[in-house]
Amino acid sequence: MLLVEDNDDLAETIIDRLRSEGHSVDRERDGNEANELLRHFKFDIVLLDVNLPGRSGYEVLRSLRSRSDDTPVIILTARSQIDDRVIGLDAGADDYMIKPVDFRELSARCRVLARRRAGNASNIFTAGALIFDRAAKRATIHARDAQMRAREIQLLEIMIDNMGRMLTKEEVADRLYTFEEAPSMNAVEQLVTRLRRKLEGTPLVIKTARGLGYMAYLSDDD
Amino acid sequence: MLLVEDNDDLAETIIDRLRSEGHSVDRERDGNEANELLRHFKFDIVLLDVNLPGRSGYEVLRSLRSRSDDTPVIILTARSQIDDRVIGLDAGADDYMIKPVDFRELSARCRVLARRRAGNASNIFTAGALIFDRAAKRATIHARDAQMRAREIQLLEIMIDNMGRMLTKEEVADRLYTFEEAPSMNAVEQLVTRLRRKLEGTPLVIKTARGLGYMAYLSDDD
DNA sequence: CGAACCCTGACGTCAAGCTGACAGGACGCT
DNA sequence: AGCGTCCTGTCAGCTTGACGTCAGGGTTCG
Repeated sequence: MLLVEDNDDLAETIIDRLRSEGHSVDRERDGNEANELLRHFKFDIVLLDVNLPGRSGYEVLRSLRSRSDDTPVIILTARSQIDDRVIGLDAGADDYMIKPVDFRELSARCRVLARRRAGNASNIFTAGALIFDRAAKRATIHARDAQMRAREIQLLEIMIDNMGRMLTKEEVADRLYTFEEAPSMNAVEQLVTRLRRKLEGTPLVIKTARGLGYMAYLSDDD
Repeated sequence: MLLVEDNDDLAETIIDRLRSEGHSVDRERDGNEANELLRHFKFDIVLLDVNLPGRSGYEVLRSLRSRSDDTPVIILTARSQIDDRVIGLDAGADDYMIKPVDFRELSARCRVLARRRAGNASNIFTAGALIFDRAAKRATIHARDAQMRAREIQLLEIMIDNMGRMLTKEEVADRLYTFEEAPSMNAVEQLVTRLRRKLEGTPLVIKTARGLGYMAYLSDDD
């Protein structure tokens, strides 16, 4: 998630809260920076304050939508600017919240958006004999359940989401584990080994590049 | 990059992390030492803790800027010292991060800074058949993966960032290796050879000027 | 023509990564 | 609670490939 908010106290509180719910939250203060970040990184949800240094939340939002980026955006607006919500929704916001923020409401809305998004995005990934159903968290090979473990499913999803891109072991670990868990890098290697074994007979391959990381791609031969 | 941080645990974690992402990181514990180092050596990015033995990160930063050195600096500050942030930004920091540090955030910000510094709007470099994706650490030639090794990627990035500019072998080595590593200059030559081979059929050429160094440029003929 | 400089094929080294074995702990089922 | 099962992280030993070193030859100067 990305939080764009220039008030530090509020930002910290929200971040603490969301992190404690298991979200991974990035934060930006400045409208221009946020815009830049959004041009180069993908987030699941964006929480966007309206009043920002640099450029306003609306401008950031418009710019985002003009790139036909459909990342869910929740506008945060002060009570005094309540009419702005219309503008916000016009500009393509998915939801809005009035400050001071009720956290339970916030996390509820995040959940709704996350679910809606999960419903919209094509949930099924297919590659040769492999079928991966994100929603059901289930992988099928040659129409038989691949019997993947929770961690293997997680890794598979990560690799599919980043096909053709290099992921360092650390990036993978970040997505698999919380900060407190932080197991050894060997755990990732072990996991890759196990997943690879289950992916045999499938065009999906996880390649390792020494010193760089892992990359998933589709092999030509089948 | 230079990391100035007195907490050994945190420092090690950050260094491991950044190195594994292909950065070359030096580390300093003491404010005065750091200041000395910064007066004599140039870094691409400086990560600067505020609380330091010797002199504070704030003073180091002030001193740096007073020499009109515009090296990007990211301030690392503890949550309890959040007021330092304002001071730090006033003194010319380019960004700040609150400990404990989120690594994805850190590397994202480093990338943003590096990009801004290079005056490069995009993370993607294109030249004829060559496509280089900085974030993915991946080079593609004629739509096929160029199979570059970690070091080759590093060198390629360095040469692209400094296209049209002469780099001595020493400058290249400084960016590739830490002080402790410091291999022979021959390693650089060898690396250049290997990269050149992989860049064949590409307009990007690394020219050597005897006694001066290397320079990357785009050849006219295709 | 000599000397400094650079290129590059061959090679060895060493760390990164792989994997079989094991163990702790979570979870479910009485 | 007590017990068994299975998941998954750790460890250790091994394999492999990336990359630095070496040495011999080429190139460009004065």
